[in-house]
Amino acid sequence: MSERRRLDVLRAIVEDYVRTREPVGSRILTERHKLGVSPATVRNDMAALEEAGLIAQPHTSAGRVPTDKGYRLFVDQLAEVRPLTVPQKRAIETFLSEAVDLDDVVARAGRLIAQLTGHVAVVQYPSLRRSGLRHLELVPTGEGRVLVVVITDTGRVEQRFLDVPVTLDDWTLGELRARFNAAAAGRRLTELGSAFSSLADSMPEEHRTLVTAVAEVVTAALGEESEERILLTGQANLARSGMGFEQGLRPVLEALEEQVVLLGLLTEMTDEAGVAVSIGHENRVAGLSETSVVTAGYGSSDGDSVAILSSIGPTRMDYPGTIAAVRAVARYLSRVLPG
Amino acid sequence: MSERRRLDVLRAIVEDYVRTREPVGSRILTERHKLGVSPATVRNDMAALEEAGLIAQPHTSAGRVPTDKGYRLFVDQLAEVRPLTVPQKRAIETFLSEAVDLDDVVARAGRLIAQLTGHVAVVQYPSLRRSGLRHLELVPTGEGRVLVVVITDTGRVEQRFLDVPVTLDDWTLGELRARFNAAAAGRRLTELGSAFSSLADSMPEEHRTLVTAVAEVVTAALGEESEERILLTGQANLARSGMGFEQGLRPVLEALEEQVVLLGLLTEMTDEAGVAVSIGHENRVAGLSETSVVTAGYGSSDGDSVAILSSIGPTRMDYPGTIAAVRAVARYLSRVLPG
DNA sequence: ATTGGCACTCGGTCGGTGAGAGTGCTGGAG
DNA sequence: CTCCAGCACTCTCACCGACCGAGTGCCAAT
Repeated sequence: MSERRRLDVLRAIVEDYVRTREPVGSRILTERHKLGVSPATVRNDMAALEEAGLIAQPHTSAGRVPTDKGYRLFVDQLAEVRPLTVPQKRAIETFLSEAVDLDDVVARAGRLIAQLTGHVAVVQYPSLRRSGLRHLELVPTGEGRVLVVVITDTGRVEQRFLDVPVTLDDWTLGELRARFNAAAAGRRLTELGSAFSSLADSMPEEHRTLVTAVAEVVTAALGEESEERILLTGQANLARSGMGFEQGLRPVLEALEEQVVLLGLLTEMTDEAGVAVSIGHENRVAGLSETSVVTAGYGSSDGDSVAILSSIGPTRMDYPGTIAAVRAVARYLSRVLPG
Repeated sequence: MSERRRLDVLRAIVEDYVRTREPVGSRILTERHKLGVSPATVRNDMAALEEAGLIAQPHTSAGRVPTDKGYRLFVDQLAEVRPLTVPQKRAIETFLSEAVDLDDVVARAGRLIAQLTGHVAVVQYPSLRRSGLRHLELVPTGEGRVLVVVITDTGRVEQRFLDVPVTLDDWTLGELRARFNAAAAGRRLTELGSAFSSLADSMPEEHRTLVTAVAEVVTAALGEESEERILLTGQANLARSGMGFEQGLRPVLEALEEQVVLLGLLTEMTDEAGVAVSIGHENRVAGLSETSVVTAGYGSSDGDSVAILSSIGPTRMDYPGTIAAVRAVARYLSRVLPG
């Protein structure tokens, strides 16, 4: 009983099941895949695969279906990378480069993933924590209020209102703005706290409180969990391919709306620079136990990613295709991102 | 045959059907609603209502179900306003006031609508066209590029990159910034074009092209359809109450993802200051023929709205409750919005 | 090790039946 | 003229039993 062929059988089962959405039996298997052996032989292999927990049969007299473990083996060892076609790559490139600002980039990336993979797309906005500061702006709004605008080098813009005790004239504000930007130039946002506190020390008494207040606002904005924003697209795809969910769409849709949990999952599973796949019950989130998540980091071209993008679909998905699409979009996204 | 009672019967049918999700027959009707007449009499009324196209029966031997037309009559004449409870109002108020910026306000409003109504929430970001300018910012990014940041009085921030032929020093940039803001102060964004072109005339030759370029960027940003952004939340609610869709969730989810079409529908149906309801086939969008849309404008407290918020659920929805929730959120939203 | 043959299991489908719900109609009472 | 009780009729749904086919596991033969 050759070990080699057993894996071929597993691959054939996965590919067939992904395509037809129906449990696959020994006869069909030998007909559609040139295995060179008879159904009976395949049955022996299938029994072994089932023994190993890689496939299962829904009913006594139905064909076999891959288990999560089976998909895992398939993804890790059996799947052949299937690069995108040239036109596809070009389409991604042009579509992304037409974006007018960061929101647009993220939205377009989501659309691309949703369309290419046929699943739900999740795109995290570039994380504030891992971004650098491009510019800090103070805008007077009268009534002793100042609008603090933070622009990151990934193009993200955050704004906060700030109540200041004194009314500031334009000149002073301009001066402060210049100092802030000088102090912060090129630093990571997380380093800003210390930079600003040393700045405060060098300021005249009257403005010290303002500087401290601004520093607090900025660091507070960073500290908030809520600042990690994500975009969801393509839920309609779930309904399309989704009649296959045993539990129905509800738990999936509900899980997707738990943004904090979802983001936690994505962050946890995304490792260094590659594409990560989490299959079925490997996802700790309850509602996603019938789905697989494919993620990749994106961001600066020098390796360390500033955010995550991913595709979420039924465990019965086209893994090679999905992985290729996610990787491609992540790659071009990193290239297009300002900074 | 009293006209009055016939409407009572319609109301009873609507209320019962909304609650139980099951076609309602004459017997049940007399048991649950004190109509003071016998089932036989109700049957006569029902026959008349069916003749008038207000109700229909799915099968020969099933109870009656309201038609779109029936819901319409119910909403227009029969529904009693049911104001929110005080705790609910207070919850809305505090939840909205905790928002840190515009994105957050919109996100929270969406959550509120989704949770209060149990349907899908759609919130349009304050429209650029109808907003005023609070501040225009020019940020140098080196390499002969300038980042143009537009901050509206509704708190929305838009940004565009602009290639400029000359490299600008900080002082010149500050000067330009001051002039722009002086020229634009307090105007509607749509009036900016003329304001800037007259500004360009008064500028020295060397900066005239830059001014024109900035003006173009700003007006271009306004002209884009894509700039009308919307937020969708609560799709999971569709799955919850959504087993009642004859055609399944797919067409609904797909329609919701056609943002341009969806926004067109909302804009079209929203009239002056009140709450508007569009029922079933009244929606021109194909996928929404089994849903009802409840919208309200929100924005400046002086009546003219700057954006739309709405709740989309099955035609079999609790109209009074949904309308009350949408109106309440729109009202508080208008109050909370900066400006 | 592979294969053909065979008995066995079990899910899905089809046709028929009975119960129940709801209706429309008719004729009579207030 | 309005209302109502009774009745015959229709149609859906749930249930039942039988059948068919797909697929399996095992065994003996090559």
